Amino acid sequence: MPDHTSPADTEITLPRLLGALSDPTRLGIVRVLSDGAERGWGQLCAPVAKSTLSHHLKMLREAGVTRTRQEGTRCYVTLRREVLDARFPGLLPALLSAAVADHVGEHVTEREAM
Amino acid sequence: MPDHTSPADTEITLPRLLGALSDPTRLGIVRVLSDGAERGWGQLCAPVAKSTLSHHLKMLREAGVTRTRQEGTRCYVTLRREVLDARFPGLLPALLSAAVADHVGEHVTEREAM
DNA sequence: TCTAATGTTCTATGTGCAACGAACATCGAA
DNA sequence: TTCGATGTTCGTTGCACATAGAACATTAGA
Repeated sequence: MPDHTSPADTEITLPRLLGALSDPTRLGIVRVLSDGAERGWGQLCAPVAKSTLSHHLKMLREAGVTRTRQEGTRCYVTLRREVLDARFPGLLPALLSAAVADHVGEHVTEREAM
Repeated sequence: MPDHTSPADTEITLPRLLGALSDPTRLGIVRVLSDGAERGWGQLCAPVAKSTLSHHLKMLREAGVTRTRQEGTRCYVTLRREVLDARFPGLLPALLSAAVADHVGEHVTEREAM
């Protein structure tokens, strides 16, 4: 039973957040999640080994960027938009716009759920 | 003759920028420089060894965050606000607000010039 | 109950970075 | 020219991370 706890809202620190988002693959994951909808682990399609993807999702979760929900053997990930917007107003939209404009994270795509 | 070249505007990448700003001391330096005015190297007062401060300024410079001008043996640093604002609209203001609200980088202060 | 699917964790490797002190290079001033 | 100030670079240390493969745990299904 893995510990999928996300930090409390006030425990999200700016340096940690920025560190989590300084990786292109993680920025790509955030881009996929940016519409607010939940995605299954398996829907996240990145050109890395699954152990590496698991690592990235852990980084994002522990930095407070995402929330992970477990259901059976499957995991579902969402962006913690409300929390991030409340704590760092304007930051996430600016980051997403910048990532899109700069083609950062485009190697992470979404696979259709089956 | 150290190479104080900053990257061309288009060579500034988002991941590198975020990596540069994921360190509290470097965020503090950016905060001090945030009014746009130039500061002398010696005016930047951070609780680290001078070799470490030099390292941080190099990171910021190579990520495209700052520009360093040399005059004799002295160096002067400025924030590249125009370039950053043009390339990543809204990002820098959001980051600065977040840093201020979160008390990140307050250990970096400004010493009076003599 | 056996099997396949789903993620996590473990182990290992290479890389990069924050930190320091010491040595160095450069330039201005005496 | 000698000295002091100013930063940079070098050598080192310790730690964190990106990456992969292999082993593992858990659960759904057959």
